[in-house]
Amino acid sequence: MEVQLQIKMNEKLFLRDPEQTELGKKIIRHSIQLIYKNGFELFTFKKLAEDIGTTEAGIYRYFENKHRVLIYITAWYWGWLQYRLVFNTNNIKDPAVKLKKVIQLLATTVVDDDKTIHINEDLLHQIIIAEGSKAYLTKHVSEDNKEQLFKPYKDLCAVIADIILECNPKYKYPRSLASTIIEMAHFQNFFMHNLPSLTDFGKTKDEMKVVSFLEDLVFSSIRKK
Amino acid sequence: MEVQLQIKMNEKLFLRDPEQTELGKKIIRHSIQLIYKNGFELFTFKKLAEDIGTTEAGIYRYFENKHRVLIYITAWYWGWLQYRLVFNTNNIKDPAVKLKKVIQLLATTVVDDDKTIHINEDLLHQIIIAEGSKAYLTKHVSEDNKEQLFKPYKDLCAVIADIILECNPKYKYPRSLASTIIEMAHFQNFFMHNLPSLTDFGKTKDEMKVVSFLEDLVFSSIRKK
DNA sequence: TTTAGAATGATAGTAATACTATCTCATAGA
DNA sequence: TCTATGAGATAGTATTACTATCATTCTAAA
Repeated sequence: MEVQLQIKMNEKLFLRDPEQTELGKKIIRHSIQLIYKNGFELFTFKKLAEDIGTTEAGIYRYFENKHRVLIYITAWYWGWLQYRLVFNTNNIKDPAVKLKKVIQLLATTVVDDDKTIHINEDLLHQIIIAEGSKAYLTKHVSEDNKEQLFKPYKDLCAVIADIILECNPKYKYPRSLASTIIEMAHFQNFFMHNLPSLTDFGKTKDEMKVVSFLEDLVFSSIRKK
Repeated sequence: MEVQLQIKMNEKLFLRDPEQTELGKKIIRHSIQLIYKNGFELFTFKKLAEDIGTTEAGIYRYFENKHRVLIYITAWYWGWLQYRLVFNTNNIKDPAVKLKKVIQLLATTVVDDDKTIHINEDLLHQIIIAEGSKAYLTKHVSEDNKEQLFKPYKDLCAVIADIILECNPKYKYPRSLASTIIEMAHFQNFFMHNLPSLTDFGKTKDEMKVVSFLEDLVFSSIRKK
């Protein structure tokens, strides 16, 4: 049986739903490839249109601007990650084991998921590491936030915070620790590869060490004192 | 006696040293104001020139592009922070007290320093919070890094890592913990004000709570086990 | 079978951005 | 007095970030 995974996206993210048409799916697929290749700053709708074989105007029918595309694909990623997280921790009783699974899912390389043909999760993971925070580091975060554009990120954070509280109901900073885990899973990876002296993993560039660091950090903090 | 503070900057950051001329100092002062006001994306040399009362071409004599300006002011900030850190922990013997001072300096509001007339440290601090990571989150990090553009950040990280090791010489991740403290001091502040549900401080918006969170995180981790 | 409407393609145009080039002028130091 | 340096003024280009319009194709309902 063939299972197809669909992540339900906030309709305010787009002008026309890219999941509903061939062109729309191409826009997502090629956006991921182009942002991965050139970085978000050099990513333009002109280049994207040429890449796909359509016109700039065609892209603008789906997305207001390139920043919305970035929010779209990051939101998709957080939604997908939460699905994987719930799926993978489904029958785990021990919250500490769950939390370790969370850290591992966040901090290690993603394998392309066949259930989503038009999205390459591996490239997407790399984009989240290098460009993810640009989705919200803008002057218009608050307005974007009012439109619920960051809901998938916040939901994921809430899920992780709940697991933290399961481990220790008295821990005082579950949400901040959750957002710290998420951000550091990506930043330590970025630093390790690009600014290695900001980490202790520069020599080996081994993502399992990021996992170890995060586990040490998290479990030291939430251990009952 | 009047003391003037000068931070020595990497010469590769600029085409002409902005500290050496009146126009140069104006470029720095007004860049900080404009980036603070409009955000880095909407900051252009045209607007900057109009603000100062000079021409675009005049700005280009000092900086290759606006991204270099961002790296310049962030580098300046890290240099200044390290000076403050060393100054403020100068005669503290206990490394744990030192580390608390570090966290406080990183995570609390900056008061404008009279020793640097042309730089408003308070605005600069806000810029670091919202735009700081854009300095290195680019496709050309590695080349920029080879030119040592991020040295002040890395030096600061090394200083903090050393204090961590003073607290516990056996702690395995001093550099990663140091970069985590630096990044989270800023991200938790940003989240608290803009995406409050990612933190536990959304209600009060009290920076002292960020300090408490970071202290708890750090001292749990490095405590000898 | 016709037909409306939705999606796409093709083309054009504009304002702003991110630069580069050149020429002049003031002035400060040798 | 000469000369280098900093700065002002002006012009110009390629690219970016859009908006508008009109023609075409394809499909799903009447």
